[in-house]
Amino acid sequence: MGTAKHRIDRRVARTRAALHRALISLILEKGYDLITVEEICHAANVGRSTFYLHYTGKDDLKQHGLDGLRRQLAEAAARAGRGGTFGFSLPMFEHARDHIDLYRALAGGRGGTVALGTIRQILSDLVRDDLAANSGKHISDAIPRELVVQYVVGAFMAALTWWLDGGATLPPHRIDAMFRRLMSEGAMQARP
Amino acid sequence: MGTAKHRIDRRVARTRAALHRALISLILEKGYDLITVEEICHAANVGRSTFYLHYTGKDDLKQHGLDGLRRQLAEAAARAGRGGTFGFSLPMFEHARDHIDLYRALAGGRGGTVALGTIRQILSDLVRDDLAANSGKHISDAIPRELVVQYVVGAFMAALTWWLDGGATLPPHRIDAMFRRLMSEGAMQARP
DNA sequence: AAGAAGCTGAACATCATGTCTGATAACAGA
DNA sequence: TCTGTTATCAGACATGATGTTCAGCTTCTT
Repeated sequence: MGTAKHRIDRRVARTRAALHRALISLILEKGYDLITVEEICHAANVGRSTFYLHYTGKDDLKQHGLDGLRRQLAEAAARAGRGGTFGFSLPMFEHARDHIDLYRALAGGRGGTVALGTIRQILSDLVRDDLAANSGKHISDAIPRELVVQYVVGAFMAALTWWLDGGATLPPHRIDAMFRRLMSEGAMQARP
Repeated sequence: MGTAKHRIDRRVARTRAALHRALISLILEKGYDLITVEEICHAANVGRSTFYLHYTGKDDLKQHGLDGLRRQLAEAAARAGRGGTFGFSLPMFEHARDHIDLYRALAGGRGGTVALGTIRQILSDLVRDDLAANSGKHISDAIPRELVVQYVVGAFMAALTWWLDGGATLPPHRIDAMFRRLMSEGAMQARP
């Protein structure tokens, strides 16, 4: 039952893709809040009435875009099984580098906090599983596991954002090495 | 020159206070984005035209509220000189406990990311100074100082948010102890 | 080639925004 | 307490974005 409807009409695919592209480009240009549906349609060369045939509004369009990102991240995460504890970080940095403008729109300075919540949630699930799998090897007394999860994800998001806002000039493996060093040695302890 | 204008008219003070209170209460109720100026005025029992005599719009009202928060945090930070490296954390947790509903509106689940940017910026300045003061005692090779700043602040904000969303039941000194332990020992290293 | 499905532009009602008015009420200072 | 000043108010108005509808046209699929 319910297999994917025979296929997706080319016109539909083109329209939706154009709208998503327009949204990302506009976010980079002026920030999410100031964007209007009319502007999105103009940038995408799509009739305004057509927009409402696909999405209920600006937020709905954004949400569908985030669902796509979620799928991508889930795949990247699946490929990230290896890498030991907190092995998620390197694949995430690499994924960000491969979709740099998307990330800069969603998590960078201009894009503001459009997608940070979504990314944070995905990563939280990832880290939570990671900690559960390697449970014996970590802090277990007094510090709730969920706090550790949030701590790790918060620190990672900060590192990711810093990297993106700096132009992502460092190669992924370098920023990842720094992040992992901070994670393992602590921020105040480590000395040359 | 330019001393504080003789005084602030009581009516002005009352109106502005009422508007700020209404905004916070509405944020907790339905989230910042869905709030309308008219709703704020109704909740505050203030004429809509009066609103525009004081603020240019919803964002302006929010911004002035954040300026107030900024002042409070600056004071708390000044009192936080003691406490060794990263001594900012305990005063911040205590300040959050003392203004719990404000924080839950600005940084908690329902309030979303309304003020996270502002708080993050204030803390970043604080931590940056802290690191500069104790420069010799910390990581200096290979890891840019600004990355450390963002890492620390990101981790702290995550801990703060987790604490708030959990109802802030733990006393400040307990959550602070956990945070500092994660900071000093690292999240993957520390074992019982 | 024909029918189905998507796209379009235009018109429309609705709502929030921001500005302005003249009248009323509350204030500060003497 | 009295007086001049200043804030507040309700209401009207123009504007711009939203979301819906429709009839006609274009582009897909088979």
